[in-house]
Amino acid sequence: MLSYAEENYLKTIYHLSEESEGKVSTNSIADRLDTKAASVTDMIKKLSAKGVLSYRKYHGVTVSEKGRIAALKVIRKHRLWETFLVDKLKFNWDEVHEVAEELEHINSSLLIKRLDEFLAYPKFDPHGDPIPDENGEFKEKPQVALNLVKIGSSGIIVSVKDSNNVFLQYLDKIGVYLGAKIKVMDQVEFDGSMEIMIDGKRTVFISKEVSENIWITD
Amino acid sequence: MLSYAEENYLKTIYHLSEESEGKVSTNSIADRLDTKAASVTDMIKKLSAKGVLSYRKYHGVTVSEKGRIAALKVIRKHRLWETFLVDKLKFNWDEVHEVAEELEHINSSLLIKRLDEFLAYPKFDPHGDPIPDENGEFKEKPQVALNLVKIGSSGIIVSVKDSNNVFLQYLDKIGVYLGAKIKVMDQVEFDGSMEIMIDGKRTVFISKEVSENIWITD
DNA sequence: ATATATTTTTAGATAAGTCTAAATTATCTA
DNA sequence: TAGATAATTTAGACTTATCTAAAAATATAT
Repeated sequence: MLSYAEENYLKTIYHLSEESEGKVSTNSIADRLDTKAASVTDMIKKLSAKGVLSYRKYHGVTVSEKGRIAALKVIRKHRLWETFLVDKLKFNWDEVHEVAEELEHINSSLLIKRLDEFLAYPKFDPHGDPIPDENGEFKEKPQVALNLVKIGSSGIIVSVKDSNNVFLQYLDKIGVYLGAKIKVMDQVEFDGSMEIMIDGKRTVFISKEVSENIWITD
Repeated sequence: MLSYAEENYLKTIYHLSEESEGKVSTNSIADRLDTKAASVTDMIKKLSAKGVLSYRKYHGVTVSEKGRIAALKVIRKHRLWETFLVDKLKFNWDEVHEVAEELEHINSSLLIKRLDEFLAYPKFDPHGDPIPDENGEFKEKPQVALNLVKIGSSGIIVSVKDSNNVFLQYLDKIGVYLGAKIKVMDQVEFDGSMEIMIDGKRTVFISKEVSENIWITD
């Protein structure tokens, strides 16, 4: 049984280990959780004692199989709740993250089973991230970041990789949404910014930073 | 801003003050929360410092107006979630209490506003208890405990006053549910037990303890 | 009305989670 | 590869919420 704080650490460490393929450093965890390295050291000791992380002093942590299962349970809950908020309660995609951060810690397997059923077993959340099933299994849609796409090619937006309110509100403003058809019109070599056409209707310029966070069908 | 634990204390103290009309003793709070009197003393000091209780040493506490508002917010959330679980997720009425105890502490006014809307502004929860509106206002249905009803009279069950699983499962078993028509057939003076007819179909014997917790239209 | 019983509070301890400051280890660079 | 810099850990302190045991106040009963 993991506490609220332990679940948050584990989930974050799992995400970091997916991003960076391997060991996760104390400081990267502290940065992501907006806490201090000393607190992280304390917590990773506890989590490795519980068998969800493996830890070698001064060399960061990796997530164990047991930890992966536990992390995916929390992520499953988070993404199901986000889907509920958008599909049933008419939240915008930029309004769901904070609330889902709280809801993900509610402990009831019946609740999650029934919620999943109520939502008709969704496979992706409102940002296009896959929702693990009760066994922690899921599949990503084949996808590629927009900044890696050649000029002239097009695809459908299948996910956005940053759930920050400001980013999502910006996407709303320029008319980018999951399912939109994107064609890359031009890319500036100097700064990596690009011009894209949305749904064949309108073109907008986006920075490299933005294009890295928009992923389209491969 | 109240913490999780503070919200639980305040809600419980509010319920106790409603039951007993007035001052609430340290021990009654400890009993209800399954904690120790010393812990309660600590907490009521904190809560009176925050202005939600008024406290005189050795003489128990009363809930202030500010406290009443805060308590009713938690109760509103609890009862809306219970309604959601039963109406949308097909929980039985004996399965909702524990989960709602967790969900009631989720902090998002948008969430509660939208949940209320989604449930079509319910006025009563699955046990017949009234759901306060966003201003903390609500009205009880005119109702009376079954044990106080005269032999021969009848009414509709409008609420059950105990949310304990075992009690609710017992009611299921004998066919008692909110909205059922009850006629009091007989009452035994010796122990207060009674024979009731349910929906004009079937009669059952119930103890005084049970009849005190079933309330019908006045 | 006084002794006894009950209730409540205080004092001091514990656990979880966090912090700052200092010490230690690892990594980078010249 | 040695010294400087960066990352990490340790030590000690704080807060919240809890507990036990003892002290103090209130209530009860003869």
